[in-house]
Parts: sequence; structure tokens; C-alpha cells
Amino acid sequence: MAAIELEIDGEKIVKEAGVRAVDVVPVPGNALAVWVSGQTLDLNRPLAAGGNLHFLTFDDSAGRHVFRHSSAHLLAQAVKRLWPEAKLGTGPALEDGFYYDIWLPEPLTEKDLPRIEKMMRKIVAENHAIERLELSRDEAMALFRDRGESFKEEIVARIPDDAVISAYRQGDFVDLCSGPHLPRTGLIGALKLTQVSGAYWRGDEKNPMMTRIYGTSFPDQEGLDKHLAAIEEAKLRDHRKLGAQLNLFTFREEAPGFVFWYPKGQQLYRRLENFSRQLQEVRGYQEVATPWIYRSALWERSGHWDHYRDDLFLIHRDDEVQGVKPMNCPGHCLLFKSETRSYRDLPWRLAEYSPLSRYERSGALHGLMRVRGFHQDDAHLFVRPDQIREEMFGVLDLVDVVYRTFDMAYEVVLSTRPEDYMGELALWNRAEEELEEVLKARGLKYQINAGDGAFYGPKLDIYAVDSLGRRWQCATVQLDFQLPEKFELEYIDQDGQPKRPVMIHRAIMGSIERFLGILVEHYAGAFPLWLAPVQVRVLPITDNQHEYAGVVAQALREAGIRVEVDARNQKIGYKIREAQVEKVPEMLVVGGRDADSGTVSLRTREDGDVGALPLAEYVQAVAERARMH
RNA sequence: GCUGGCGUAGCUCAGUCGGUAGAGCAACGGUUUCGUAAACCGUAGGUCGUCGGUUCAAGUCCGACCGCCAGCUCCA
Repeated sequence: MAAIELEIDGEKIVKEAGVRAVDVVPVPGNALAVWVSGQTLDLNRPLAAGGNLHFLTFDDSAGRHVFRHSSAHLLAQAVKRLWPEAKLGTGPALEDGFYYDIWLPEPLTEKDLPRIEKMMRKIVAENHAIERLELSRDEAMALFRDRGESFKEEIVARIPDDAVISAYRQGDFVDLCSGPHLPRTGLIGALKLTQVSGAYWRGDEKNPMMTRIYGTSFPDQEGLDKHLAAIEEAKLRDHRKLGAQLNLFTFREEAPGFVFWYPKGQQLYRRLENFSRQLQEVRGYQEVATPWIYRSALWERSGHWDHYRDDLFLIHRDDEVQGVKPMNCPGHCLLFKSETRSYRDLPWRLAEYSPLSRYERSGALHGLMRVRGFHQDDAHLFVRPDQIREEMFGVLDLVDVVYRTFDMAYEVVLSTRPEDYMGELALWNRAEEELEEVLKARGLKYQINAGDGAFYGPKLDIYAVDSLGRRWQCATVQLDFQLPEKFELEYIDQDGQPKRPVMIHRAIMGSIERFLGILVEHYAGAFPLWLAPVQVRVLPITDNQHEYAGVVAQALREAGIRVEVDARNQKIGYKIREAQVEKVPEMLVVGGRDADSGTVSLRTREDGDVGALPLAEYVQAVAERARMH
């Protein structure tokens, strides 16, 4: 056998070809798989050629992926033992767990999960070696036919001719899989099945419904416990739950998908909207308001009728059909057209916060995150082609200010020309180049999703990262070369000739409803002082301090602070508890001592009792704190 | 929209075998006047999601519909 040279952590060793990574691993316990020459391989896979070996552990995302993928196989093996007539679909690893789609003769419920977990643990204890098999297509077909795995046969049939067909065996179980996998089932130290639901085979409603079982797994119990605690934390932060507890909003079955804002929620909502107005005014945006119902001819012209019709709320009156707007762009195009525009008028930046409606399918509705009636911090920029770069720069600046204000990091994805693009290729190329230049000029790291742009222009999607590390797509910036065509928009250029402007669709928060939902979860309902619907609550200790509490509140109101007095006949501990539960940022306890000396005893949501200070001093300080954002 | 689960007081939930509705919190009334996370006593509150069916009798069993939850799908 030929000798091959392997490099591990900078050290070179020479071995015979066919040596396995597991034979040369420096720390045997931790390694789950190996990264060599651009691919992850099983530790047991014989190495044909030399190269740089990097051993993957649970700390590597690729290592976790292998671990969870093997966990999915373990799940399938357990289910097959319990229900031999089960037929396997597919079972991939997820970001922090795994699932397996399995056809079963009877539906499962969560009550069945402990039984399956128990069987999984048994198979872990049996500690089977996990072994890779390479098969010809005929062998693979025969193998899965014998086992009654009709879905697997279907997958085998779809594998391209030049691909290697592999399967993995562990004890009595074999699954079609390209791998890689853990060397032994015994490595899966802690696991939990989390939920069960339905999913169509290959994601198509016309196909049979499979049972999808979700789970997660870790090398040890500690990791699993931490993960489950994090899930609990996320549940506690669920904006639907907090929204009800904090009296921000509610939903009613009389209007599914539409929000009822309570005064405190509306206060927050207005705050966000005004924050956006304030930023945009400074940057030369002009706010407009355009109609919210248009005759169908408008939607035909804009292209919505063809592409978006099922999502429109339609109104049939007087033998004609009208549609409630799902977005503002057509209205803004009509405004642009209403006068002759000069090249000097551009860029023209139109902002609008009007209500928008989209008929989301009933199963898609989800609290504030997916509604049928909403508003966006929407704007359209009508620009000359030579202005694209500078305007994009300005938009990204706005994005940066907004997300920094809410203490959120963000990630940018550039989506480029799809195959079915429309418009001039030269314009596309130039625009894409300029977008990249702007991203680089701003020092932003970005990913490219080649071919994922809209047919009418390339776009930037911006993902906000919240305090739990979750990503939310909020801001989006889309160049549009098509809508100006459809609406025959023109400006008169310097040379006296009519030219076609480019449109930039952009939203920073996106849907303000949804953004507020994200903020509720991001802050766990404890909004920073400048946003909090009630900034200060005054808590008189007895009825004797009601008059003084009124004086305190009035002084704060005059300083622009949103303040409430809790004048109920309750003990101070009760009032404090309630204010804490409602996450009021600052509480002022006022008793006889304070009334006599003109002080307030400050207690903050985060730090508890701070102590007494003169009223005037507090008013000035809190007004200062409330300004910072 | 599809599959599964759920729907009882404002909220969180109990309600056995089909026999006619229950608790805590909140609300309201009273007592208490209190210094940093829940005082005490009392009162009131229900078309058991809606409609239909089975039954002497339905919160409970059956069907349809509505809404919510999870997932799928969708999100030009």
C-alpha cells in the first residue's frame, strides 16, 4: 500500500493509505467526525489520500450536525423496533436538533414520545458500531425493497447516476444516507424528543402525510438541560403571552389576523412610528398618504393581479372589483406620475405608514409576527441610475442607526439576478456591483444568495439578531427596474430627454407590528426607559400621601415623562410587586418622610431600592435618561 | 389551505361513569393606613367557542363550522 502524508494540528505524520482517522486521533473521546480535503468524513472511513485532518467535536457546527444526524437515525431505529411496519421518509439534522419523517399506520401523540425515547436510550446502551456501506443502485433498491421502505426506494431512484450510493448500518437497522455519522451509537449521551407533528412527503399536500418527530440530543445531560432551559426562557418571552400580561394588545376571533391595541401597546407602537419619522425627516424623506383601496385596473397594471391576487382582500361593489392595498408602491408610482419630474427632483424619497392588508392563509397567522392587517415603515426612493450607490449607502446608514438603537446586531444577505430576470442585463450587473461596493464601503460582512433576487431587481435582506441569538428578517432593500416600466415613469434629464427612474423599495423595521413583537421578545417585555409605555409609577405608601403623589406626578408630566400614580388602598409591597411584574422601569415610593422633605424614594426595575433624592433632582435626571436612545 | 391537538369566569386551570358548574388570581364592597415583590373578610361573575344530532338528561358522546396552538405549505 502507498504511503500518505497526514497533517494534524500542524504535525505531519506518514501512514499507509487506508488508515482510518480514528486510528490517528490525538484525543479519542471528543472527536465525532473528521474534516479532510473539503469534506466531512466518518472517523472509520479509510483515508485514500493524505491531507490536513481537522477533527470535529460537538463544539463545531459541522460536528453537531453529524451528532444530530446520527440521533435522527437512532430515532428511526427506535421507531422501527416499536412499529415494524413504519416506513421511513427523511431525517435531517437541524440547527439545534433533528427530526425524522416517518409514515406510521396510526397517528402518534406526544404521549408516545417517552416510549420512543426509552427505546432510543436502550439502543444507545447497546452501543452499536455505525458502519458505512457503499452500494450499487440495484443493491440499494433490493435492500430497501426487502425492508418495505418504499419511500427510500423512491429516493434511490432519484439519485443521479454518477453519485455514490451509501447506507449506514447500526445493529438491526440500515438507512440510506450519504453520511457522515458517529462511530458508535453510545456517544449520544442525552436526548429528548420534543414534539410530533405532520408533514407531507416531499412537502407536497398531494403526497401522504408523514409523522414528523422532533428531538434534540447532546453528548451529556448538562448540555441538554441548558438547551431545554433556553427553550423555556424563549417560551416565557413569547410576545403573545407577554403582550397579554402587559396589556399591550389582544386578538379576537371577530377579526382574525388583525391586532387590537390596548393603550399601552398603542403608546409603544406610536413611539416606534415616530422614531422612524424623526430619523427619516432628517434624511430628506417626505411622508405621504395614499389611498388604501384601488380599482382592479391598478393591480393589473402593477402586476399584483397576476402574482399576488390570492393575497389581496377584494371588495365587490357596483359590478366591479377593488382591492385593499398590500403595499404602497403603486400609489407612490401614481404620485410620481402626477407631475412632470425633473432630474433635479431626484432622488425623491416618499415615506408612508398607511395600513396594509394581505390575506394570509389561516394557518400562517402567528401573533404579531404574521398578521393580515399591518403597517410598515415603508418608503420608495425614485432615483436616477447614477444615484443608486449613494442612496443605498444612506439606507444602510439608517438600518445601522435603527438596529443599534435597539441593541441588535444584524446580518446582511445580497440576493442577485435570478434566471427569470426582467430588464437590461447591463443595468443589473452595474446595480449588483454597486450594491457590493456599498456594502464593502460600510464595512459590512455579507453573504451572497446567488440567483435569489426578485425578477425585477437585486435585493438586500437584513437579519436582526435578538438577545436570544435568533435571526429575524426585518429590513429589506430592493432595487426595482420593472415597476417604473409598468407605470411608464419618466423624468426629464439634463439633456431634455425623458428617462426612466429606478425605484428602491425599502423598509427598516418592516412591519411595525411584527417589529414590536420581536422587541417584546428581545427585551422580555422590559422596554428601555425611552420606549416604555409607562416610564415611572408613583407609589404612595398610605392615603395621606396622595396629594404629594399628585404633585410628583405633575412635575414629571411637565418634564415629558409618562407617569402613573398607584393610589389604590394596598400595601407598598403589593404595589411594588405589581409594578415589577408590569416591568415599569422606575418606581417612586413616597411616604410621610418624602412628603415632609420633598424627596422621592427611587426604586428601579433592575436595581431595586436606590434611595431617596430631592424631587427636582430626580425629575431632571429621569428626563435626561429618557432622552438617551 | 392541509394534518394533528386544543376551546369551561377577564386570566390560569379543575370538573370522575352522561345526572344540570368549581378553585386561585383579577374585579367589586367593606375592614386595615401600612417604607421596598402578594393584608383580611365578603360579594358578584358562566348561552361550558357556535350550530345541529343522539339521549329522559350533554361541559361530557357524535357531526359540521369558527377560532387558537404546533408543524407543513405559503411569504412575487
